[in-house]
Amino acid sequence: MVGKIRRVYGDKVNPFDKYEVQNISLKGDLSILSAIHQPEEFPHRDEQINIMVASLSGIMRGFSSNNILVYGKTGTGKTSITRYVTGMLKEKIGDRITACYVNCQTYDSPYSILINIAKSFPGSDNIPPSGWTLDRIYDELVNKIKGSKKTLILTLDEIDKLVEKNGGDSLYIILKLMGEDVGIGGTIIGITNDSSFYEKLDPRVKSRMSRESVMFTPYNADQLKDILRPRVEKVLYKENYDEAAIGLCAAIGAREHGDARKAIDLMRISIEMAVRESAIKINVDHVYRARDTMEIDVIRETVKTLPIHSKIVLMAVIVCGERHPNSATTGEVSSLYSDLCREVGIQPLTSRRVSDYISDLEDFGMINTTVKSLGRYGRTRYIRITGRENDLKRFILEDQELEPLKNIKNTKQFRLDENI
DNA sequence: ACTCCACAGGAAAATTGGGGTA
DNA sequence: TACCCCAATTTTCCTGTGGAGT
Repeated sequence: MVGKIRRVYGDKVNPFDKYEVQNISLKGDLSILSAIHQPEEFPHRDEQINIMVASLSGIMRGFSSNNILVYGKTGTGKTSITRYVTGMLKEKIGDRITACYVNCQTYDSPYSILINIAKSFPGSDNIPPSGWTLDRIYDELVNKIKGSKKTLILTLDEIDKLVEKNGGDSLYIILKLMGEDVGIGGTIIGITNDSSFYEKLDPRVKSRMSRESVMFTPYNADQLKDILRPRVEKVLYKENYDEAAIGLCAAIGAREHGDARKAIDLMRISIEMAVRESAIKINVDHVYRARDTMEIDVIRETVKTLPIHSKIVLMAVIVCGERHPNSATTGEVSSLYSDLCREVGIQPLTSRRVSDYISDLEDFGMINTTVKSLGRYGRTRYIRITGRENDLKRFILEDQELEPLKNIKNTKQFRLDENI
């Protein structure tokens, strides 16, 4: 039992005591256990670091380097280690290189990527976020890179997103920029979790993409423990946590394709939870409960960031499911969607678009669909919610614009009902 | 064997909206 | 102000399709 001090004034307990004495006291900043934290050490990643360093080392001697493709699932340290390696190179020869990082999930058009690269160079405030022609930005950027006389090291995180969209044009333009047009020759570090990324490339892109591959294999539970332990030791005193809690975080992370981020987040949330509850020690129970809140938070965040039409489509799927289990088809969802739109005063989109939104929701893992042929009665998708209907509904209704849908079940007759 | 439903999903056209230039 | 360029989104148009009904 850790120093639980109780000050007694006469025979009374002061109600403020529990805020004065915290049962778990933090030794270090909790942000050490967050995704943003950049550690100094990377256990079990020496091999990957060595390959990347060796590949980039040519730049130190004035040669151009091969491009690097970094493969690995989420939470295997791809981004952190790439940042670390480029950071170290910058420390060494910062006067000769410009390092630029672009996340292609956020910036996936040729235009927005070029602008982001340009921003790494001084005097780029005059470039507007849109409006210029692609050629103009391109030329401006070529001038900037040439003018700087530095080698550009461009990290493209989630580079696979560039192939899915615009048919790979973005990547082609960037390769062209990095290759012949700049003269000095830059290096691209592409990060992806899609192991077949290179195979999917357009031949004209492939031929330009000389590369070195670095694989980030998933961490196993023991390795995750090695990653977690030093961080936990920086944040907590030994007497404030069960070793088993670390083990469980590591085990859960390992089960999720060796995801260190998950393990670390889990530990942080467990600590936050324990502190809030004025617990004495972090134990496995905190971890289990932290896992549940995490899962629900992910869902909430996903729903929150959905476009409004997508939310309405999702709502239509849920309501269809409630009324007729197993029978929600594209047509039913689509017509209920239109009704719901009218209810909230939004112009509905065409059913073609709704169909795409349904596919998107399936990609997010919120719904399942199976294409079924009903012979004479056509061909359609059966749509089912993957679970947690009530949570989803609650999160959708958090959108103020959709408030009129709160009582949808008992206020209005929808076309769907009339058909039955 | 043939028809035909109710869509799936690709391709292209149209619209929208940010920003520029004269 | 009118008009142009560009990217993203949405609509329009289209072809394809598995299998119950005939």
